[in-house]
Amino acid sequence: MPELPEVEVLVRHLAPILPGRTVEQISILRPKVVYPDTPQTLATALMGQTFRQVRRRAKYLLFELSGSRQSPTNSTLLIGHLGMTGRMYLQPRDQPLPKHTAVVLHLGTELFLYEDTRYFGRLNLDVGALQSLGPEPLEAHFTAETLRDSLQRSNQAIKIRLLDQTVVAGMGNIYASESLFRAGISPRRPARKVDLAAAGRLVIAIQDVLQEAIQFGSTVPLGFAGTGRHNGLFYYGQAAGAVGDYAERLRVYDRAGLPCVHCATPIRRCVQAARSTYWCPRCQPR
DNA sequence: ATGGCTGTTATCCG
DNA sequence: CCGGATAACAGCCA
Repeated sequence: MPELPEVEVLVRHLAPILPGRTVEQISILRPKVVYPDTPQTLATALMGQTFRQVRRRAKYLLFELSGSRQSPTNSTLLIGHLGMTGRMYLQPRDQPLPKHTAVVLHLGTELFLYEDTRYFGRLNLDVGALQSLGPEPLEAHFTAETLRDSLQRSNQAIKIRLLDQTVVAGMGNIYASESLFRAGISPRRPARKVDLAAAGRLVIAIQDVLQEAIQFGSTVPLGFAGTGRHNGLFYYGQAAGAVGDYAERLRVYDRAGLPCVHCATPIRRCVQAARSTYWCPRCQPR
């Protein structure tokens, strides 16, 4: 479920309920998800530690834990990434574990579960991945100038550049197409041809798209039941009580051949860097 | 039923 | 250095 908005919604869900809980036992069912840590080092680092804070950076979840006396010298940063299909949530201790459970943190009467059908995600202590992240798109330092500067020396298509986490931290495949549509920029335009004015429109479009997705996600009850495209929580969710259909909020993504919501021209699909891109050839000229 | 597709990213190769 | 291809894995869909 993971682009920046989905991670943000999850962080907001966990931030009020995780702090204060203490790790009493750890089960690592899929060792690859803790790489480059080993199950032993991760277990040793977390055992007896208490959750203090939950934050987000790009698509990463940051869990701060510390010993019972909350001394800063005794603190641990646990880092999570959901990959393509990861989920993290609390469940009662006596309920059966889902099929693709990767890690379980035992927290008294509840379990903190990391479940991931494709096992592309991570839960570990490796801060290395955070080092090369670019600007947070929803913060003030993400401006037309900074975006243009990071695009200026590349011949690559703008859509591909947007997926680079050093350019926009947290951007993903769906919202890259959506942002370009709202900014009226073709995904195939060479990055170096995005001038300051276009970069400015793109900054606004990115912020609007991400904020709206966060807002919508906040209205969806976090029920985590079901799998697949039509039951998944965030992308195509029709979760009980959800306000509206998520797919309706996407103006171009997965809409190949359907009429553009602005001009009725059929939406096109192409493949860039092995990822699907969707755009309106009329509203998004090169 | 087989092949193509999927929200991510690390790594390899030219 | 840059950019494209591939791999990691499981499931859904035509």
